[in-house]
Amino acid sequence: MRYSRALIPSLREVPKDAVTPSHILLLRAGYMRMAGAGIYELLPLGLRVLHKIEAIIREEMNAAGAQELLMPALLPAEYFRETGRFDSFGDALFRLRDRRGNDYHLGPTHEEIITDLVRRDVRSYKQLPLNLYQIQMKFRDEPRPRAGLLRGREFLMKDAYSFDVDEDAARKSYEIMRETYRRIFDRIGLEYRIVAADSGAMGGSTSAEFQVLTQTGEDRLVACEKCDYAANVEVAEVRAEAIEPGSAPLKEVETPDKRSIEEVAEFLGVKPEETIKSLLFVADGETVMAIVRGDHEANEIAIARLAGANEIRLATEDEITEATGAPVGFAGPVGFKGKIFVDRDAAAVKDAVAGANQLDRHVTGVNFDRDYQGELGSIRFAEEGDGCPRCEGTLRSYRGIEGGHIFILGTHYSENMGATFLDPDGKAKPFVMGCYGIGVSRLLATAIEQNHDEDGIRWPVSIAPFSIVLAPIGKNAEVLAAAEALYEELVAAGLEVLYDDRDERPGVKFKDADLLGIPFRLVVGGRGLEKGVVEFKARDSKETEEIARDGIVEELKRRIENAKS
RNA sequence: CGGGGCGUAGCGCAGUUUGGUAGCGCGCACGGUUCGGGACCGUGAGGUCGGAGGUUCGAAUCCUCUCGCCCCGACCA
Repeated sequence: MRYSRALIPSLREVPKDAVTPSHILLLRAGYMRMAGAGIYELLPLGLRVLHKIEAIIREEMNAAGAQELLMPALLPAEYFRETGRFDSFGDALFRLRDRRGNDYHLGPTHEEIITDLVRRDVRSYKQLPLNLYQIQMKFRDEPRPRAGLLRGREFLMKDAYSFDVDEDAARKSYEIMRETYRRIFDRIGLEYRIVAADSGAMGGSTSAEFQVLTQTGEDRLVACEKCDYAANVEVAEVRAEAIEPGSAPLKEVETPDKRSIEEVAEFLGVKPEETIKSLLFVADGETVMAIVRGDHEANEIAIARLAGANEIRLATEDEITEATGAPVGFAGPVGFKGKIFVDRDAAAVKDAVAGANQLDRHVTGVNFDRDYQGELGSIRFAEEGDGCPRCEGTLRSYRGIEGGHIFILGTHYSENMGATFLDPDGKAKPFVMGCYGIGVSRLLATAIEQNHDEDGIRWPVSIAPFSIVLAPIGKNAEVLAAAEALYEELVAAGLEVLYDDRDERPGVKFKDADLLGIPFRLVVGGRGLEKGVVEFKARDSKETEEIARDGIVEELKRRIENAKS
């Protein structure tokens, strides 16, 4: 591609509305433009990268035996009505109506549509397993689109759906997808962790997120330094400490107007981790107490799970007073009448300090089992420095962006929609399904989050829009002719070259080359020409080197291949 | 949805407090000098000041309503 003919509207200044690195750089380097909140136009450069990512995904999905198809983006409401999601999806659904007054919506995901297709056209166990996927725009009216392509209202997604005869077979399909995803993320060149996550309302016991590690991610993760354990903090387990009773007697103490853990700990001269925090929640209408160690953060989702509750929220001040007989800040488990859920690490605190359920009073010498009882569980967020639940290692915390999510759906959709096949005995059975998503446009931005510096983007070679940027320096006719000839030769050899034939000063060309993030730069100049060499520089290196003009094509191909692995 | 911020030329901004009919830098076009890390000089094109209504002799500026965008939070198969 000749730069002089390309639409690459790079910006010298940072667009005001962009904050996140990928958002800033995609705009600045001329890869995309905004059309509305969470809606973007991909320019030629951006589309080239997207196509690279898609190609890798297609190759690996096809190699795994999945078949590509294309479902509609505009969907009649009847499909989502069948499973109740036309209503339950709520405001996130873009709804519309046709001229006859029928309801439609734009597809935010396609479980129902694919399930309908399969129930109509797949009838026998002999046709299974089946894995169908598409790469298509998804539409979700996000409550808050943000960070450019990282969370848009329209985004490109690869979604695959597997259909199997039973749970075992479904698990095999799931494992194949897990390995396929590993290859895809490896080939794109992303640093990621496969983490356990909350399956959400979709149900299904087995699920894993492919979290790309970044500074700016929306998700908080912990991963073990030693083994490959990794999890979203929402569901992360930690190595529990042994519970041994302490020996101090239970004793009430005055704590005038000391309510927070910090205040109480300071006042009594103890560390926050020597106290226990008593929080009151309303779980499915019942007021319950949750106990975590003073320095820990309670995890509502985990508490709800332990309590077996569908809905949970913090209790109001009035509810706290009613349940404990004391104002906020003095709740404690000793003598509490309702249900108590206790985090294992809180139970392990010997001779702890806790609220006394009386104004301006706490109790010391509190020990689990001896002084209070409750259901034990893991109900706090994991933190940096916690012990790994699987090995002797220590957990470290990260921020991540969810690039992919795989899970076994079971028969939720097939049963609700009556999607069945006949087994060898002629019996109708529901398909056991799995679904597997990759945020394709999100990955484009994620790759930048992980690969950039103060000068611009640093694309992994595998998804760079061009692998080489070729720039002649000066106006010398011989130099221009030599660069032109080299360009033709490289293109003929199948290399993807951005030829900077613009009548610009060297500094401008270099700055743009860095900003666009092309992995390799070739500079043709008068001096090198006489010596029969061309200047070579990698985007991620400060050094330039000279490589011989003769045999340059093979040399470049070799370097590009090396950089991919 | 709650809190905060912002809409003035393609991009970044000043001008708004104290009304007087719009300006700077970059970019763009043309001419000239330059040419290895975003050159310099000159000339020029380009703006319904987000929109509607109101106050006023006069509104980018004051008032009312409204639309849009960004950030934090809530939410997020």
